[in-house]
Amino acid sequence: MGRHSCCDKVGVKKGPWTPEEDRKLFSYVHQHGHGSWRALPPKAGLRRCGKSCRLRWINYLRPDIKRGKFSLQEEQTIIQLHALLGNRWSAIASHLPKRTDNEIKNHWNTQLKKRLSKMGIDPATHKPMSHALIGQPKHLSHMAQWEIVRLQAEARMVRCSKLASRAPVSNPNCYHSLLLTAAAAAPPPPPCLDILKVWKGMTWTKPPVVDNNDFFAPSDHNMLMMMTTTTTTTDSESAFLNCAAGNTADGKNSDYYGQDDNINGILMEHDNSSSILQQQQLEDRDMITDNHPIISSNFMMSTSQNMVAGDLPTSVLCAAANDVLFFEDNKFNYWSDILNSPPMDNWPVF
DNA sequence: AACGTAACCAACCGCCCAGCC
DNA sequence: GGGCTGGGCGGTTGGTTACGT
Repeated sequence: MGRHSCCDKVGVKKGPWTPEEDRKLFSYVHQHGHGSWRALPPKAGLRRCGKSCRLRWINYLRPDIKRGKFSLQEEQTIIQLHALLGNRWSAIASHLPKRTDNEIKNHWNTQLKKRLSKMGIDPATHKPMSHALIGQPKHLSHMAQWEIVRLQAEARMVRCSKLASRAPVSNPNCYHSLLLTAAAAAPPPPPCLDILKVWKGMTWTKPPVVDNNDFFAPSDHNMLMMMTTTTTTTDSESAFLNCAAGNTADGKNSDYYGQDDNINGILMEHDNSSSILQQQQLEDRDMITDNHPIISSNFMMSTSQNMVAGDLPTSVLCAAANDVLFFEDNKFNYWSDILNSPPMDNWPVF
């Protein structure tokens, strides 16, 4: 009832964080843990409210944050999970290792939402808008055409990985069949009730409505080459490593920290002994996911399978089941369309 | 080169909820 | 049981950068 924000106090600083503030916060949390966020600022020598400190730590300073461009697999996961969970960014973020809910939310609002809209898909419902352009590719914008082609290729990757996970037989139509075999050889995830599992197991019945002749049609290989050129992430996207190296994809942040050797020093000296096992697991995962897009797709799915079941309320699972019914009935679901698109044999070479 | 616009993203705001007293 | 508090979350804002004219 008219409660004042914790940041309303006189003398509490707002606005962008300075490198010095970052350094103070990082060293304090690193040494003592955050404890009570409200009590932290005076102890750490900061004139910030606890909430601001918490946010800064969670969204920026935390050691296990990955920054830089989102990979195809990450974008796909976001879209899929958003279709099921809506704007529950923290829930979505829990399935994307090293990504914060804020970053995912920003990425959705600035990029993914627009892409879906351009394709005539309502980003809120993930269903075609009434004025959808799907099925009328001649009238689609250039960008929309590219986006559809990109998603189709992406979907083929998923489809290939699904096939590989069912039977460890190389599929000559898929890129990097050896990787698929490797993916299939990986230990299966433990059985669980999972919306993504439901998603994966959906029976797609809708034939493609897209007139392939109207589209650019690069080969899978070339498409993948193009996509990896434009959206691939690297092993060195950890914010801290990048800050130290000054070579992040996010030039702004790199420059920012590059101005403060103290920060870089702290980052490099960061003793991760307390979380070394977890860190190693994350790095091992990156070794796989960043280098092998198809394995990555499988990995993300199986990772999600391991993580989702425990924290989803029944209502969400019910909603997921309803979504399944919708997908089964709806002839114009965009993922269905994409996943069912036949391989194009007239892809131009770039 | 200067200006205007778009895109991006860090940070804030306010609400909600669980836990504590 | 009810009020208070801390923490978490989603929505929004505003500053900065990139791009176009």
